[in-house]
Amino acid sequence: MAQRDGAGRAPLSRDRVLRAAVVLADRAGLEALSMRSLAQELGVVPMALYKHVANKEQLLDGMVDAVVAEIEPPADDADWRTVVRGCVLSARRALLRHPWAVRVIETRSSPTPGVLAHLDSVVGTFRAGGFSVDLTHHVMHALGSRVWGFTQEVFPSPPPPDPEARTAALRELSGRYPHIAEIVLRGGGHEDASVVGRGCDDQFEFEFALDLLLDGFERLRAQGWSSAARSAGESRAQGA
Amino acid sequence: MAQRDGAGRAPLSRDRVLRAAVVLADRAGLEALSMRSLAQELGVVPMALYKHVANKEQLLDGMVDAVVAEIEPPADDADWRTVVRGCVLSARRALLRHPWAVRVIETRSSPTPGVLAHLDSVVGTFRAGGFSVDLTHHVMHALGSRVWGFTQEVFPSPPPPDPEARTAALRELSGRYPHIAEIVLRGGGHEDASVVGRGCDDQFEFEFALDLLLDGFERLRAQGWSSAARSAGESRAQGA
DNA sequence: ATCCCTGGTGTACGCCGTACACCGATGCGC
DNA sequence: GCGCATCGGTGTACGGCGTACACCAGGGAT
Repeated sequence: MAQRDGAGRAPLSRDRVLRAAVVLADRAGLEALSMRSLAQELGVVPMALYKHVANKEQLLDGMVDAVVAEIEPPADDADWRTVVRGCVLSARRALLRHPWAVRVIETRSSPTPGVLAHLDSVVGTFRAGGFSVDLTHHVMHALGSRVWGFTQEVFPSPPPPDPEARTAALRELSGRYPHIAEIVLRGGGHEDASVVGRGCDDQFEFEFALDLLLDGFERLRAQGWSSAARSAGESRAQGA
Repeated sequence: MAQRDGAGRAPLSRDRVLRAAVVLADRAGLEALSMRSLAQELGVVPMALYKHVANKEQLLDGMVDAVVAEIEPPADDADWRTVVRGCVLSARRALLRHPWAVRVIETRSSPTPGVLAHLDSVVGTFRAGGFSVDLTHHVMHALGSRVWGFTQEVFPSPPPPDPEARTAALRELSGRYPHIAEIVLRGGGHEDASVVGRGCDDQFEFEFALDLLLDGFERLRAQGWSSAARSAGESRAQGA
């Protein structure tokens, strides 16, 4: 805005563009974020942005990763429950700071690298806490089928049909996100997983989470739970 | 498409517009649904639609309610758990038939009447099953913080500041959705609810659901749960 | 016969994302 | 020092969007 017009403007960069986009969405809302408004914000002509992001979708991808990067990494020195709880609440705080983010995340057709990295670290925490690959898998779905808003599928819907391309994709996956790969490649679990990386039984995952909650509800009901005590699990006490 | 052009076209109506919109979104995807494409589908000029829906947002509202209307009403003759389970799974089936619907629901700024009616009937089931108003409230949040995608706030964010308008809104609410009203007006619960209908402590609701899940996870882990058995809760057995 | 009301039409505006041609500066091989 | 490619910003233009607004055909009430 107040910068000298003409030559004196700081040079654009993918990073500057992304940051400005996040700020603009925070301030004016997602619907006010257009390539044109963002360009104006940066004192630049709309088409200039396309030298730094391929298109608006990629801009949104970048914004998601910028938000996800704000999630504090797990502190590895506590039990799994404390660590996971901290991770989830940190994610929640990040998403509350950028209320547009969950909507954007949910419209991504496949998860961004930042999201994958975050999920991977949570998976790693469960594994280190003594969860089997199998249970970790379902538990991630239970958290994801909507406590978070993200999870769903790691592969952009179906994995590549070409077997060569698939093994390449898998190798890449296990290099970058070892814990996620472990789940994708799990030996046991769904006995019908004839094809490796075939995705999973969505209906099962949904009912798994649902029944977990229903079990919890019944327990609370049976013991006459009341929020006055402000303690959610029978054995948990939480501050605030 | 194939209908006689000119006079012989069946007359439009809000219902026909909504139905055509749902069909078009099912077939071509949400991003292919525009007022123009929908009008073409109906063999009509775009502006004709505006005689039946106020604008595109209201069109989307109507589509949501059309989908929600497909959810089977609870069968009242079973225990709460069976009924709720049936409701949620029926909702899920409806949403799977119309994959665009959850995205649309999540962009509504306040819940549509159909959504409210559905929630109200689920709340009623919990209440009839012996859940306190208080516990029902939290339990709905736990289900809603994201097992479903909807819930959040009943009032369009803050209730009207004018006290007269607010009591009118509340009277309307308890007439139409008595069970929801009961929760909004609950006496106990959050002791800081100095203003009636003030909304609720979102952070508390989130942690409530989170800890419920974490408790469940821990139980499963401790007992060496494996999906081979295909039974999610310790005490539940479910078909297929 | 008149009038108005309902519902479909036509035109037009301002926004959007972005393809494409262009152009000034910068840096590099000669 | 010079030609030239490369990179980052520009300007114009196109097709699509939602929708405001003026218009009009036909039918029912008066």
